[in-house]
Amino acid sequence: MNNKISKNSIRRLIRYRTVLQRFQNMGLGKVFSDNLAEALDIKASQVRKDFSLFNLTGNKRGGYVIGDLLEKITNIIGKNRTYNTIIIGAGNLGKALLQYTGFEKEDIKIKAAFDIDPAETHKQYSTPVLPMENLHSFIQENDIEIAILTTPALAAQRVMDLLVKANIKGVLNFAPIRLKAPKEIFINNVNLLQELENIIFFIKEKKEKIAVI
Amino acid sequence: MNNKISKNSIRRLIRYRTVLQRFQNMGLGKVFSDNLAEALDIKASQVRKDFSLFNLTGNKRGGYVIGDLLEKITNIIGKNRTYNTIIIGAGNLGKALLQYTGFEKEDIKIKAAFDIDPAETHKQYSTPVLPMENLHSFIQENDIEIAILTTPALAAQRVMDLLVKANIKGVLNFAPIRLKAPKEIFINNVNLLQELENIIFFIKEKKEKIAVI
DNA sequence: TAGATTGTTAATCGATTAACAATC
DNA sequence: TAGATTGTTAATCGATTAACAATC
Repeated sequence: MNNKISKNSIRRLIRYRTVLQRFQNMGLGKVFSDNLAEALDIKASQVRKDFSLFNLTGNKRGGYVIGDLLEKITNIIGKNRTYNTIIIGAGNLGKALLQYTGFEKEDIKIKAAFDIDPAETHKQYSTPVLPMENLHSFIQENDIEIAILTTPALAAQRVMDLLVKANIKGVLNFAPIRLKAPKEIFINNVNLLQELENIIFFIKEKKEKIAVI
Repeated sequence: MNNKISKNSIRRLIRYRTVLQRFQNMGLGKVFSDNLAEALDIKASQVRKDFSLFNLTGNKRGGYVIGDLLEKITNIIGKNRTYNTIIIGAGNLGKALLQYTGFEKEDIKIKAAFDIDPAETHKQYSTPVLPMENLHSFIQENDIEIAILTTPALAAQRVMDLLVKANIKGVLNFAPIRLKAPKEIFINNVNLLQELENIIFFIKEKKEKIAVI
């Protein structure tokens, strides 16, 4: 991997895998860059460019062997082992993610949730909801690498600081705030309100265009 | 607006507004492109470039008046009226969003949720959970412009087809599948598993680098 | 062999950044 | 006035796409 790899090519790599798995389930054995391009709505040359970036090779004229591709991509993205995660903030979103089953089969294990509210920590779920005091030791003792942050914005930075101290490696942040952290820690932000506002802009835009024409 | 506006500048515009609101709450009246740049972790020239794209003007030497800026941005993004939305799929995520209070104050109203499961539709929430049969008429009668899709992947395209027939304008899609729809309908995809996998790639990457050094 | 597809290099496109004249 | 900041143009950077030689 001598070339610079952009965030976008990683995102696409993850999507290639999803599509390839679907193809494999459909009983296919091979694909051409064409097929993948169509599935992701991009150009075939983009697919080949990405593949060459990651040293994913095929056969001239014969396309790519799906099984091989999947194995290599999984090696690159890193899903041949389990990743332990925790959720911080057992509000609506936190609890929803706690019950979400889509992560399990991908070897992402949610080991616990944390909340300041004792009312939450006293209830019994299949995954424990623990008080914040236990956060540091739990991360240490259970090999937690990733934290999912679903606290209110106001609490988020404070929690982030605790996570930094506990040597977390990555954070999926749902709190609508930019977190400050050392750059070794990878932070991925998801802002649902912003995504909705994005839609609003585009459906509003349309209206204006119609008005103008 | 003669220049082409990219999706990224819209995203930034939304973030400018969030930051400006915070500044305003702190009692500030003016900002410089510098301040905004720092808050968003971008360059000041990027801020000024974006502003010029949207005809947001300031005063040479005096910076920008926060109040004016907020008013203009809100006009552009379109949040001086209510946007009616529905949630389709009353699973964990759907129910979490139903109870999420962050949208209300931004004039995004969730009018109902829909589910095929009668068990769900019989329960009583503050927002009604209705059977899928009512979808079409509900959209028509309640001026629904945006749908939030939280069904399993398998059902998502079928639901999308119903939404297209009912003339929905925008969709926030949580189902891990690319939806097919006429291009007038704006679709915004959120894939939580993909966001987690993204983190995994980067924390794994790091490990390898350390091994190499 | 002829035709099709990869892998890579070069061209294009778009987005970010720097630079600076205008001006408050 | 001198200094600071905007608004815009030009330069740079990076990502996508086209083109095509290699080859199965």
